[in-house]
Amino acid sequence: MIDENLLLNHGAKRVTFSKGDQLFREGESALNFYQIASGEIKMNNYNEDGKEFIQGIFSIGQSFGEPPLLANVKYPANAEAISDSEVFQLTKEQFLELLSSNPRVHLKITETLAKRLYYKAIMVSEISSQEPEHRILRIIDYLKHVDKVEGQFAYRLDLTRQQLADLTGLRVETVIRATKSLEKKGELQIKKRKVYR
Amino acid sequence: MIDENLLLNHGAKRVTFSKGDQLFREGESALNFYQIASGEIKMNNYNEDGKEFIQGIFSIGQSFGEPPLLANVKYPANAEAISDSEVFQLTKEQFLELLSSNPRVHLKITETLAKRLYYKAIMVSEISSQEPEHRILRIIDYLKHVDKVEGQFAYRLDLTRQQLADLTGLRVETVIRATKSLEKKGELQIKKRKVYR
DNA sequence: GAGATCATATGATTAGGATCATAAAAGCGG
DNA sequence: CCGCTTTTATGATCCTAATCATATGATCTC
Repeated sequence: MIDENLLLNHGAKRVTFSKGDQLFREGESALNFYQIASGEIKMNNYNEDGKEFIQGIFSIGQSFGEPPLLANVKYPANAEAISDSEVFQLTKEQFLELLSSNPRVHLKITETLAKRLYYKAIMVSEISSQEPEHRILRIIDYLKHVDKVEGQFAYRLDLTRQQLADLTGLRVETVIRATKSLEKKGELQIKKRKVYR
Repeated sequence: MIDENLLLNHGAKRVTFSKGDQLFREGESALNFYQIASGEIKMNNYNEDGKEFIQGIFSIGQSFGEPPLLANVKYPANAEAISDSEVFQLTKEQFLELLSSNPRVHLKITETLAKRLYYKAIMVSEISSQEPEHRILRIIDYLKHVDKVEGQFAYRLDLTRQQLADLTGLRVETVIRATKSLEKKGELQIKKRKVYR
């Protein structure tokens, strides 16, 4: 997370998006840096038969879409507002200028990328080879970890079964059955349809 | 890739590994930065029933294992020498010192992470939802792209079917059948058992 | 060149998640 | 509160990759 004033000093614009709006699409060139001021943004892909895969969900203070900006490649996914959102937007030039004049911030960004890479490394190995229950537990544990929640069943998962399915590459029905089975095994709790871990 | 002299000036050691040696293991703390002087290193996971998943294969000039170093987390995978290899090794402190005194190099590393993130984003979405043939084509295309090969069937894939399986999370038999089917469809060629794309 | 090891190949069977169908509960807008 | 949409739930069936078994073709070593 980059300090708001620093962003504004480097020419950041505040841009608002309504729920459902797309900020950019898969295959487009990366032109801007984004950091969320309010709301939630997801990055996702749709495969040929319309099935969604969610790469990640980002909320206040988090930035997203930097990799293509830094690596000079096209966006590998779409960005879509999950709720009405406001974001700080910098052009690529402004962003690179900010990085070069603030080594501290640059290192912070590098760390952020490193963390995301760590997460993706885990997800890709989990998704590739494990059973549904495994995948689901792992992603929940990751989200719990990100939200810095400690203690058994202290973390309330704020995702629908469908979103959980889209994050793990499974089907809703499979997620529903798997979460129930996990509850039976004591791995998680379901109260008022919400999953606790 | 960081200049060899720069690495040595910052106290890099040359360390040799024999084929099959492990440089580090999943779950260990990240202590060093590594860049390959010669040979090939793979990063992999083994799931509970021993099935391997290859996160990536790195060769001369490439670095690996930086994310945990920068993100202060444990290694998400093992590193193992595919062939006899020599690597430059820097301690974490030396590496961070190098970055802070060489913004150019720092930006280069950031770009490298960004590229890898891009690749993982593609792989995770592909693996999550696509059929075997899709997965295989995508990873071959990626490798071809990395090696900067252009032209139909100009790229010779230097992986065994088993390695291809471990990279995509499939089984050998499935990979064998899928590559044959892809050959029949004209998507790739198989000559002397080697895959060309 | 014989034997051993590794990689590719192929058929038969199984298993588990996807798919399809339908329903009921919860949340929401007017 | 009522109708409408979204989300969760559950059973039945299908399909395809995993699994198991076995064979053959390369490559390597002594």
